[in-house]
Amino acid sequence: MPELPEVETTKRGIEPNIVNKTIQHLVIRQPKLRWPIPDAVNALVGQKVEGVSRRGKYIGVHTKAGTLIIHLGMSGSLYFVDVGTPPLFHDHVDIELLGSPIVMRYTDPRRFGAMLWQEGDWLEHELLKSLGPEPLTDEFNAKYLYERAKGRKQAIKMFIMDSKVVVGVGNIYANEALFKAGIHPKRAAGNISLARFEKFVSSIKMVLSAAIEQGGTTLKDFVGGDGKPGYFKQELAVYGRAGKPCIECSILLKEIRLGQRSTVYCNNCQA
DNA sequence: AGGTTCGCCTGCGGGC
DNA sequence: TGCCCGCAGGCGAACC
Repeated sequence: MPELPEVETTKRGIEPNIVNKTIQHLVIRQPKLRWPIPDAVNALVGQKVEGVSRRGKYIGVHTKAGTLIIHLGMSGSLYFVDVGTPPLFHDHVDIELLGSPIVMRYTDPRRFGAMLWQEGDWLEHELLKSLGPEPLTDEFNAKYLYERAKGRKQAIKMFIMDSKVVVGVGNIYANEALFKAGIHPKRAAGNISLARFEKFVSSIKMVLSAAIEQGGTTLKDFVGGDGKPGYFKQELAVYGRAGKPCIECSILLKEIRLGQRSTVYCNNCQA
């Protein structure tokens, strides 16, 4: 499932292949994604791509007419194929570029992803306008989290995965960052000291930026590949390791469900 | 308003 | 081998 590093890698991968290119044709084979793809996206045809950006796990493809907003959901990916390559069953959208021998293709088996349209400032889109800060900016810091968490009884893991608090911290990295910071996933968000938030914030920034850095090394295979950066080689200390020994203290890692999501932690190292 | 649960989907792994 | 079942998972919607 694409987490923020995968989305950033995808953004960097498609950018050089579509910026300054004119969209010649749009083929929508399956409009039923998480929401139906709006007819308005057809405004893309004839438009030149002026830039690509990312906000949280949303990718924006900007033109003068408006922005195509893409979310990869859990199983979506963008990749490039030669013009004329027959689509596979889950290849829902093709974006053909004028004078380009390759086509940008959106594939998404589970269709949890989305393709939306926004005119003007794309950040004003309903789904984007109340998102929290980007995790790798200075705006996301311990003081911000501490203030935001005041009085909240919600488990810290759920709190940090709330996109209104901060974007881009998905299940895998929430588990990893909590372990790195030594914070128990069920601890009430409002019951964490500023000092512990300092450690938590730097853990989050560390795991995310390390993953993005590694994602960059897969970019050379982006065109012609399946577009999936895949799981980064970054060693995961807890996620997917329930029942295995903690890498720090060797006691067996526990697994619980928190907000219906798999949560793995060390009962000894995290309090 | 804070907090929890639901549901969209398909692939995959376990059980038989 | 093949079938069935249950589950995973981002995240907005709906509910409490």
